[in-house]
Amino acid sequence: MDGVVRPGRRLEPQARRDQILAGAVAYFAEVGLGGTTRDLAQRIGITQALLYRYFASKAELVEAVFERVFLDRLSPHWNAEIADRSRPLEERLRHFYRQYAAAIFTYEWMRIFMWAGLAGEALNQRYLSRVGDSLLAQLRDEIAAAGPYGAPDMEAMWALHGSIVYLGIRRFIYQLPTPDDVSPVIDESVDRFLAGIRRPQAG
Amino acid sequence: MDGVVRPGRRLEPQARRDQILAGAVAYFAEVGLGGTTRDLAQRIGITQALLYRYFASKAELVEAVFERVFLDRLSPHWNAEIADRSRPLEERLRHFYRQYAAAIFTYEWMRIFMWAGLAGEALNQRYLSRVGDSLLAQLRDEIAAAGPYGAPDMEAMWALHGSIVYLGIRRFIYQLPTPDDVSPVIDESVDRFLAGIRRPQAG
DNA sequence: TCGCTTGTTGATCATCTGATCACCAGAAAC
DNA sequence: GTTTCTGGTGATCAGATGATCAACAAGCGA
Repeated sequence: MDGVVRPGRRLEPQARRDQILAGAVAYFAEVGLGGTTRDLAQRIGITQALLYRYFASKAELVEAVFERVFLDRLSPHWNAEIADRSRPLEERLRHFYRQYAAAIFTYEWMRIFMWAGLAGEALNQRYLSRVGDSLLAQLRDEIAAAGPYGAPDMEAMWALHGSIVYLGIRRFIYQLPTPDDVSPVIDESVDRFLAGIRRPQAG
Repeated sequence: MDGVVRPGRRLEPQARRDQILAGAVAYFAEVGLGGTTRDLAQRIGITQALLYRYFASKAELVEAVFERVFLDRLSPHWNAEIADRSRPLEERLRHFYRQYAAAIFTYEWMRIFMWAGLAGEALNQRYLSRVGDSLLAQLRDEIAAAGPYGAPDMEAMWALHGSIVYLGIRRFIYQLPTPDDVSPVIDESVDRFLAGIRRPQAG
């Protein structure tokens, strides 16, 4: 029992702030950004007033939640790994999407991202623009350069992306049963995609 | 100007109820089910109290919104069309997903479905279970029976489904730019999927 | 043990929100 | 024009919610 402390227990400001933020991420992921400060405080095991010693307003707390959830979600290594032509394209694609899924297939990320998207948060659009302009565009270029495949357009890349992300949506948003291990499913989606754009073996 | 009436204007109960329901669908799609009855009433151009002449509570209004949005979204004809083996499989698949997209790619449906999903509504799960158990399973069987394709498992079918639905998610949830005409994009996703599971031409 | 610092609390405020009700007024019937 | 029915309104209530603040007490230093 780590997060549970008896009432009145004094914590170092940094520790308390972290505790609140972690609790807020879990709470808002579950009930949405419209969740109340009282419910959140009760779940953490502190009084509602204490929240306001560490965050000036609920909006600021939500902002901190976004920052923690969105920050460093896209690994800077991915671009280099995608472009590493010493490895077969198929392996790079599979590897990327296994990594990507490992990064975003969490209850907190998936749901807060979706809540924020519905709320019209600009962060979502910026994040997805980066996914498209940087990662997917690069994947497309690597596929085109690999030889045996016809050059896919961006909509094809988004379709591949969607086929994989939708697995996380089914699991964490709609809470439907999905395979415990997503790796083979992801590999098969990637393989099917590549097979689907393979050039006919003429000449 | 149809929906705009001057204050105090009397409407037939059915017309007023329809007006409120239509307004509620549009309003809740935009701001979520947590939207207030006052804002909704103001948008419709009536007083908040009037809502309660037609709906006993906000929960009942939301229920009516669900009913209107969810009802008859899955056409009963689709199953027969999918199974109509007098037409080529490829054409049936393309046709189905063009129809399906036409049915669900609306601002109201996409967003209310997602709000409801995040809120844990059982309707979503029932709807998606039907999509999987009835439509996707049948599509899978038809593909397997068609001959030139390897039998896809249900995860493969969900991947195809996701690759197409994600287009609507990008447009209506994240409000990112997407092609105006989705038909060619859908056709290409279907074609790519089938090409991806085509048996090697041996013997 | 005492005193000080400051993390924490309970009470409270203003506002928002769902819901109710007495009363008003549009329009059809005569 | 008058009456009658009922759709519509403004006022209001109770509870919820974000935010504030004076007072309390945990824990450290002397």
